[in-house]
Amino acid sequence: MPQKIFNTKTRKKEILQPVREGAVGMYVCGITAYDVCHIGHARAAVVFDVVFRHLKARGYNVTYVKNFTDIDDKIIDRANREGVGIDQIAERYIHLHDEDMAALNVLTPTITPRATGHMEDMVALIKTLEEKGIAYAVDGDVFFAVHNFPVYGGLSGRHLDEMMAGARVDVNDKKRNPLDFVLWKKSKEGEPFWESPWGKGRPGWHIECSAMSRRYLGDTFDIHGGGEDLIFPHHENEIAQSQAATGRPPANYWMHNGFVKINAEKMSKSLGNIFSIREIIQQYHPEVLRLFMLQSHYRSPVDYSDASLKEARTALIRGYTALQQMKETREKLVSPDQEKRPPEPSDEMKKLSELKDKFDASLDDDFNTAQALGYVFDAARLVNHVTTAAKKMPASAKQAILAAAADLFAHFGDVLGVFQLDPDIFFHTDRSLEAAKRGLDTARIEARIAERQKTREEKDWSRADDIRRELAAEGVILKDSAGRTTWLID
RNA sequence: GGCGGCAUAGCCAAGUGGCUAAGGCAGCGGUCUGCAAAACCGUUAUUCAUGAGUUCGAAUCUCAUUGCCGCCUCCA
Repeated sequence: MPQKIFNTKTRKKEILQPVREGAVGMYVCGITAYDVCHIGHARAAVVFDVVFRHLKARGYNVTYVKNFTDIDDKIIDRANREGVGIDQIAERYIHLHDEDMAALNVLTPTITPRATGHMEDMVALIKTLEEKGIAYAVDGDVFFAVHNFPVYGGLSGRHLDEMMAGARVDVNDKKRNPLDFVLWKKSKEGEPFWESPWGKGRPGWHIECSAMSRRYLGDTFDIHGGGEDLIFPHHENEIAQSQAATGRPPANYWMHNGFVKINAEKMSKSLGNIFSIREIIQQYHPEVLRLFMLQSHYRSPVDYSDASLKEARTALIRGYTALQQMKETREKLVSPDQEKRPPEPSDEMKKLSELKDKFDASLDDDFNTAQALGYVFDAARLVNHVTTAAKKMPASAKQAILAAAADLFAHFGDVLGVFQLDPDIFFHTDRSLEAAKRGLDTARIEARIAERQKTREEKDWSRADDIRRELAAEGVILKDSAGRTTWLID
């Protein structure tokens, strides 16, 4: 099945036809390094991480470029407030970003360029635009003249005359037209600057992406992505700059992820409802956040709330419970010669193979992770059925099915970036986080469980039940199985 | 004002012209269990905001109505 992508430019799903057969060039707008990453950044990162992973799994040679904006007014402000250089601010928040991404199991893109490392490319691009008469310099600033680029507005579906009518009064009287945007900004006294043909200054916001995507992916590449808020003006302006300079559209497919809302409200600084990735992963395992994102289609808005994360946690526990059962059952069944034998055909084997195909097909269809997860949970049910319910099934058949299921879950994990941990490690982390939230001492709980284990061996059920009730009052749920007791909070 | 999006069970959420409307959470009945928990089996929307239309056939297409939301200024 061919890969389909919803293209913002045409507002339709289209079949991916890469510029170069078998390869995909993808550019995604990254962060401006002036603050810690919030869950909106997490969503964009996770969405395009899955795009990257799935295309790779489908055999494409993917070059994924995600930039860091390390020169910007907000960075300068912060540096001034703290009395440090902009490079220190950028370095700090890029480092924290990398930590957050690693926690979320987001793969590092192929190339992660920084704006300040590409000044010459930007200056050259602006010069080209100036030479072509599309950009004009005024007293150290350089502007892009939107009227000289006839298809301006093509991505966002806006028309120049309509925008003119609604344009807000611009205080910058250097511009010939209020919609013209800055390519190069003259630096004020004390601000960081780079030398240029127009004097000391710094690049405008949009030009870095035009310069860096072209440097690493060429004049026209395949996929350009980012949050939906970037459609206008950022991506519109990027297209204008690139296409005016090279004569070719920079990207063939434009992908935009939807917003994260907080309790049905827009996340914004003024509402004070911004959640950082690092504060959330102190509350929940990072995979909870990841699963939460993937349960909705990437273009729909998602509504973040504690209740929705709790639900995602419960779903994640369901998956890991199946994986843990699978692991334990396989350990018990272990017989190397059996593993080597070709698996006998069975309904379950057939079902697993179908689930893999359906899973992959869901992602082929515009990266429908929500639908794909449905098949993951179908697979979990099948695993649970084999490990705990199918008492009459011969061990050899179970072994073959579980080996195939383990391979399938490895594939799911590779593509979605969840369910890749050892279940025991996942549950350990989950328990620690939940215990910390409630101020519970895990060592004390473990000790009480050990005491209870003795009473169980003595078949003193009433004392065993007393301890269970005592722990249950704190939210600790015990699961007795042959030989050992595991536990979970909530 | 301009542009765009969304409305599917108690909740979250796929499905966008034709098999029984995925999956998760919650609920109910049963199996398993010393009892539980988990798991499994079964069950929970004759129906997809409302009204009209197109079609042999629509949750899916068209029009209208209602409600919610985003962008148009920095923003993932």
